Amino acid sequence: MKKLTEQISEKIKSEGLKVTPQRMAVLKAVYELNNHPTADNILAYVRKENPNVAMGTIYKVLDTLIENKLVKKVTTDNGVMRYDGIMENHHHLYCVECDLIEDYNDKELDKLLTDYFKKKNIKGFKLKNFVLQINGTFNKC
Amino acid sequence: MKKLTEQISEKIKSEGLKVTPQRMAVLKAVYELNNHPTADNILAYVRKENPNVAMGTIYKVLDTLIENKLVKKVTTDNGVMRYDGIMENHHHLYCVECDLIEDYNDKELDKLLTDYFKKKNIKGFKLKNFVLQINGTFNKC
DNA sequence: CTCACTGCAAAGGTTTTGCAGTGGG
DNA sequence: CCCACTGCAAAACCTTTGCAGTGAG
Repeated sequence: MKKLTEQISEKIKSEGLKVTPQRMAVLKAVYELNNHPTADNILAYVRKENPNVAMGTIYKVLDTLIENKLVKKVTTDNGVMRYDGIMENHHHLYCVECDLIEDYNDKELDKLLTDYFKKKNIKGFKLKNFVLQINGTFNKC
Repeated sequence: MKKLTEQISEKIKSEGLKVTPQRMAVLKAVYELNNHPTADNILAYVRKENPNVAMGTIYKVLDTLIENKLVKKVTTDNGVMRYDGIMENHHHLYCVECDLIEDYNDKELDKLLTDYFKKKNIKGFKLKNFVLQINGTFNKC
């Protein structure tokens, strides 16, 4: 079992990107803060080990990671962007009360939707992927 | 068949809101610009007939309309908020290329998902509603 | 007269950009 | 030595807020 940092550097390298401490740190932050952090959350996390990283750098690094499909953007109703390191298609539970986003995975649901779109062709539209936004409240709220 | 302006003023009144020219104009804009306009789009549209409306007013009016369930927010990947005047639950086709959002309605899909959630209880979570974000490209892009 | 609503301008927060500096290859 | 990457600061952008003014009831 490889260490996380090693896995991370391999992922970055595998996209043909230069492995830098900032990229390592940002991707590590996205993985470890695994609750769909904001850019600000990531900055704070990264600075714990690397105090002189700039906000601009976080955004630039996130952009390159997104371009290279190592990270995804997640939008929320309040307009603040959040980031997700899980690239497999999955759905999200949004808490209306506390802004928490939790992953939701269910094979049955995926099959249901995939089958639906397989037989249903949306005219004039080429489907790429879909995400179900499931809104509600967590009991703990 | 009633005129649109009349319908609009009735909707506003039915929520117990004072009917003002700005509210009329904003709600009319959302309905007529029916492609999920941004606040800016709405401002431009409203100003064609009502040149001295301020951006701040647009946002304030939108907020009250949202609170009173006459309008919904729609988020996009680029972080700019868009607004939707169709309150019935429905899904959205997002164009990755051109930022166009189109409504997508399908009874079968709704039934599929409603049935799914009826039998599947997500533990620790109280479901309110769900929206399917369907990403892809329109052929015209 | 009162109170909610508006217009304006300023502030706030998030994200982007420009540029000089730097460090690895 | 070069070039991509970084840090910093300023700018751009969208949205919210404060306040004085206004107008309908």
